[in-house]
Amino acid sequence: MKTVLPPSCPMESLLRVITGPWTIYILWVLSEQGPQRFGAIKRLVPGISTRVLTERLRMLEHSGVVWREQAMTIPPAVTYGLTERGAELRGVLDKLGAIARRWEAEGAFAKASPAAE
Amino acid sequence: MKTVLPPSCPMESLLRVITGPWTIYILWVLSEQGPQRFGAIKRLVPGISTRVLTERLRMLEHSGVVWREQAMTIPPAVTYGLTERGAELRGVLDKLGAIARRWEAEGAFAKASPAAE
DNA sequence: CGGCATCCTACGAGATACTG
DNA sequence: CAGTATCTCGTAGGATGCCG
Repeated sequence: MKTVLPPSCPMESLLRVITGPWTIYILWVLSEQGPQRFGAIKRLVPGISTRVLTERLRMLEHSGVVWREQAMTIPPAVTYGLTERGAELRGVLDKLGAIARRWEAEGAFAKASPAAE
Repeated sequence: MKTVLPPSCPMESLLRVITGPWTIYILWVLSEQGPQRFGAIKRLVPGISTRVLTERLRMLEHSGVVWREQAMTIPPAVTYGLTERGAELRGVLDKLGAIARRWEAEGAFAKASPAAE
């Protein structure tokens, strides 16, 4: 997604937060599996790169959706989890998910299969 | 937004639909101002290019969120409006918007003012 | 008026290697 | 283990010009 819109709408900001390609998966993992360590999240969200995972977690942390707990031990152990905001978000996302499932069943996202159809 | 995730989650698809930079503004316009013609939307969403507007409208139409009515007159007149799905979506988006406003008031999206803080 | 086709650019993100 | 730094590349998107 580009960065085009200056001041307008708080929804823009929110959508930006939850919209990155992997974001909802991260939230889903933290929501279903509970707080996880960095490496665990990385394993639970297969295919994501450390760079992006870090970036996403930072953004989520910055907007107060996840918390971050760093143990300053020598192999560092960092744990992430959902905050209240994260939980709040989850409620709406669940609703969105319900709609998404229904629409999908209705073929709303049929990708215009080139050959078939 | 990138195209990374293959089959997983219908939410991905939905988020893809509502997530493009201008999409929610388009939906907002159609929701608040009622059905509009192409040029009107373009005027009501300042800064959007025809390319992107067309693209977004196509996507929204394809997933059944907006309808499209084309009058085959000589200066063609094309009108777009929200479908039932669009209205349905609006309900959830309103909830999301409410959250967004509250979070913003709480400073969730404070862009890390480089100097301040 | 509506909307393609084209060109061009810039950011987002993958991969890899390195550090505390 | 948990990141950061760097490089590259793909693609979404802005601008423009043309056509029905």
